[in-house]
Amino acid sequence: MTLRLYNTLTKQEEPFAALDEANRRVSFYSCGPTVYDFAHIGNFRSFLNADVLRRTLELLGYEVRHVMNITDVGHMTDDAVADGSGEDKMQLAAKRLLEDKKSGKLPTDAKDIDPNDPYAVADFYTHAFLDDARSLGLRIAHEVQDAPELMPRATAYVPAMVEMIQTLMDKGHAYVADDGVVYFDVQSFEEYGKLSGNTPDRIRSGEGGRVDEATQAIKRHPADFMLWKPDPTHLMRWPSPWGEGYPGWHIECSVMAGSLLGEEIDLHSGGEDNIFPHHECEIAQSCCATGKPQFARYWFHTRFLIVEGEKMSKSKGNFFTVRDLIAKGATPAAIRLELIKTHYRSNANFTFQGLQNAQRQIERWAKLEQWLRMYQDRPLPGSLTAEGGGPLRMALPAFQEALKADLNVAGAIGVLSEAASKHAVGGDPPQGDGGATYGDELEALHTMNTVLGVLDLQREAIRGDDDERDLIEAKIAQRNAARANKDWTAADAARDELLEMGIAIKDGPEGTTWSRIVK
RNA sequence: GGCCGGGUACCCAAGUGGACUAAGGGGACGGAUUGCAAAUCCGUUAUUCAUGGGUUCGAAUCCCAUCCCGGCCUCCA
Repeated sequence: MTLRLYNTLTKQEEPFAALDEANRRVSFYSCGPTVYDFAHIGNFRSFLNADVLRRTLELLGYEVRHVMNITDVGHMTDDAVADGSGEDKMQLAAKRLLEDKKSGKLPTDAKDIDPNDPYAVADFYTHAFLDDARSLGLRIAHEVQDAPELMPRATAYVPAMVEMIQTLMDKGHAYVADDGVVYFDVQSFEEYGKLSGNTPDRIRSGEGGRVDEATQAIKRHPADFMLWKPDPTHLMRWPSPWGEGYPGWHIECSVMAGSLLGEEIDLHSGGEDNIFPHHECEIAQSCCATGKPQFARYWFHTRFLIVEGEKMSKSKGNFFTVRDLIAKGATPAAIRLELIKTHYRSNANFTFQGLQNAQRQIERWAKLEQWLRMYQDRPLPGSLTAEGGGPLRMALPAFQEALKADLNVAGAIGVLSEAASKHAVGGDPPQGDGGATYGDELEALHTMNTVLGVLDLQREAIRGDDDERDLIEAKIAQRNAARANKDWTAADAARDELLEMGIAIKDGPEGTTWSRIVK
């Protein structure tokens, strides 16, 4: 069976076949982050799902060329009004950075950036994003170190955007309106609305006072969207035949996907909010510019993340970035698992309980991994093997089948857990004389991990600074001294104090170890 | 108003016509272990799948209706 994926374009699950199926090569474009703030866990759920898809394709033997853009163009905070009002987002970010700088909230590595330089601001958040992405195991973020073209910055493609806009003008799909802005003419593209269901007719009928009337009067159709905005006052601006200004919000992806992956690509991913208008507009621009009937063949959209049952919002205090969670003691591996374990087409509920569950799950797998490695040369007993393989080895096909069924990660995790539970981890394992070894089991575990991607991530919470570490060690020593004297009251008091600090301890055969708990 | 996705145990979450008297994880409970804990190991924990109809030999799975939740239609992953 081949991979089956839900395609937003057709609104149904379809068997996946690459354009270049003969060479098993896949082109994949993911809408990446806007870099005027730290990305939050909702953003990362979308990026991580794209990563899981990519890893699944690789497990199935595809070679994936994955491109993820970095949106570093300022744009406006108010998109509804295309007349240029609203604040430049990069300007806003600069302001915020400046304030954070004053209040000392900024990380030390950001102390000397110039908030008035939009490129520096974008650069700062780009690096922050890449750090987070790498800590969460996004393959693309590692790959980009040797192949920078895989994560293109929008600002580097402005001339190509101008070129595409010119092509659209030449072909009669775009026009310059009375306000000097270049708009895409949605009525010139029959398929407009196919992805989102928002056809020009429906958009017109649903207009109802939501759009600025002055702008609407200028456009041929309310759904016509901006391609180029002449604006000599904009922070980031470039020359163009329509005056100095900046590009529209959708054109960058059409251009970068086209230049780096080709006019027709296999996969395109993003968050569900990208479906309209962003991806709808991309399709229109790309198809009209290239003249090809298709742009991306499969559209993959991740639904929104909610936090503790509520919509994520800054006012509710449930708005988290990766660094927020790490500061609270969460590990990157746990964050990754918590964000990928719910099916991408369901709203996922991020909870701290879930984060802890994920943490424990990973610890158990890590323990299994260590134990299998320790006995890797030992043959498995017949009681554990079927058709020559151990439980994990035999679970591999079911693991793959789960992923092939529209990326059923939770199902795949279930398969892994069930197989893992067949091993009595920790003790001296039973041994047989069969051909399969514990090392083969280890290999199977690693194969599954190529998709889950958690065993190779940081599994321990940040240890804190030296002072804190010394204090923790001192408390533990204090407690162990009390225990030696059978002074249980004092021992328990020390343990409670540590707990208060967010430190949990475990007494093992090799002494006492500690770890940070997520609060 | 239009268009999507969803409602499965205390929580998270698979399963989408027969092997379901419904995976897996967490929690809770009982046991082993421990000074007591934590961690670990063993066991128990949904005759039931939002509700009401229908189709079928057979439904959590298909159809209809109702209720509820989330998203998009406006910047957002």
